[in-house]
Amino acid sequence: MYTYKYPRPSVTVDVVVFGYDGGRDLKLLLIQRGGEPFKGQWALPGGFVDMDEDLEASALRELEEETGVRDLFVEQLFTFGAPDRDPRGRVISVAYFALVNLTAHPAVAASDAEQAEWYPLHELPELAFDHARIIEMATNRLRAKVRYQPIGFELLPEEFTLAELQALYETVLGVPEFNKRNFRTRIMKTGMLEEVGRQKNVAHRPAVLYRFNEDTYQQLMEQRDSAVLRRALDFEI
Amino acid sequence: MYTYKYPRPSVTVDVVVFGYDGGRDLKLLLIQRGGEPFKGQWALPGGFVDMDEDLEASALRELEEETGVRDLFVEQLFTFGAPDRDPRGRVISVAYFALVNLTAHPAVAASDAEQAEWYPLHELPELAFDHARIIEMATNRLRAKVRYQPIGFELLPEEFTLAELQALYETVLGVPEFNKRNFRTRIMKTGMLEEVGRQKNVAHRPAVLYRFNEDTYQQLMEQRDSAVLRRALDFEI
DNA sequence: CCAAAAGTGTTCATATTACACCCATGT
DNA sequence: ACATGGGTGTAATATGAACACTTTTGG
Repeated sequence: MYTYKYPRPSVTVDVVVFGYDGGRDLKLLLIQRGGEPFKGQWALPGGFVDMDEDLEASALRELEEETGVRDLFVEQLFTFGAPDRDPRGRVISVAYFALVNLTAHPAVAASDAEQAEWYPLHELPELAFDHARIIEMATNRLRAKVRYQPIGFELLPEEFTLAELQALYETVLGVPEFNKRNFRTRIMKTGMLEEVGRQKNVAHRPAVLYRFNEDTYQQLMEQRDSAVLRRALDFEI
Repeated sequence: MYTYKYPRPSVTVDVVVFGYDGGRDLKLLLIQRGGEPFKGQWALPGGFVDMDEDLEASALRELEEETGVRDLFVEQLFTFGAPDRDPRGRVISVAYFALVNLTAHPAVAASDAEQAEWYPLHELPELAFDHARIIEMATNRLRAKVRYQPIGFELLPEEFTLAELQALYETVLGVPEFNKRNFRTRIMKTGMLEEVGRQKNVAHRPAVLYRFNEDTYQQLMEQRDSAVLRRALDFEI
């Protein structure tokens, strides 16, 4: 038992993990709750923060414990603290935002009584707590982010074609299709792509395979102010 | 006394308030701590979250209690939770980011033993806790924000000239001076400015005074995706 | 009529858009 | 040889940077 002079809230972390597998929809990693409240309902992976643990570490730990997913890009999203957001009492949740290439992280090892599953972003089940709101905010963040930071590195496999990269952008932004010629010109101008080979055994002209040049990529990520980058990613919608 | 089955962290809010008075530097609102730890040192206004109080409400309450400043634009910045960031034990702090027109909020009513003061952003004193880091992050946010959202509404007086608006942008971005002609063209293209009169009694051609058209402004703020806006504010540096 | 700051016209270079076309492969 | 994507060339238009100029006020 722990005793304090003033009342204290509980603090949890929740993680919104976006996965991409090349399709026309992003996927979201959800778990089915094994205990009350909201037992049996779907929710974001997450849990209580340990007392000697950094917040981000806590998010990564809970994610791995509940879903087996690890080694991925995360950043803090927002802290949700409405007094009535959890029926158990005052619970403040620090939400994280994560991106992962689904084909490289397909296995979803559920812990305990909980199930974990990838849901298409446009076919989500009813969600526990205020998790629908958290997901909404994460989706907005993703769409805003995609305009000033190249996100492909996290969502695509090592090697990919320009058509795949374009499909990713179209999927994230939810737009029909933009001009191939112009997409290519803009992306190539950033210098972040490196040619690594060609497709094999396809019934058409084989596409050039690219990988992200990590150095250039990191540089571009740091200097968000880079005009090159903004101009390259700032697609009309 | 309050007793819990598991240990819980304390949760605080801290507010980074940027003020602008037309000068060549932004100002930051700081308080001098009246109690331990860091007694006598300067810190961000803030304090413990009440159990039945929303986080943002808590930030606004603490700000007003400690500095008298109220009625201002705030948004959540980041949550700081390193286990050792506070010598009193585990304290997680939700930081807020605020903008205010200094000439309209000059009075700084200090509560209790605490002093409150506006410091030029480039002449800050030594700060308590990890507040220097919080301020650094807030400054980065401001500079990023200014590129996709018009921030003048919060920082300038009701009526202002284009030269004043330009000086604000130059101050926030910390650049020497950009081309007057082009600045004007870009800003006017957004349609968010409304002519309201002219300067009086100046020893030169009187400048047109503008105010923000609230409707257009709100619309632009919502649709951050607006190409008009991005192009208008995306200044080269 | 001068100083000071406001405000405008215009040129030139570059970027963006849009559309049509050619290319390489497996069957 | 043809279907299927992959991958260019390029003209018309829009945008942006730069610079010099005109305007309006008070003293």
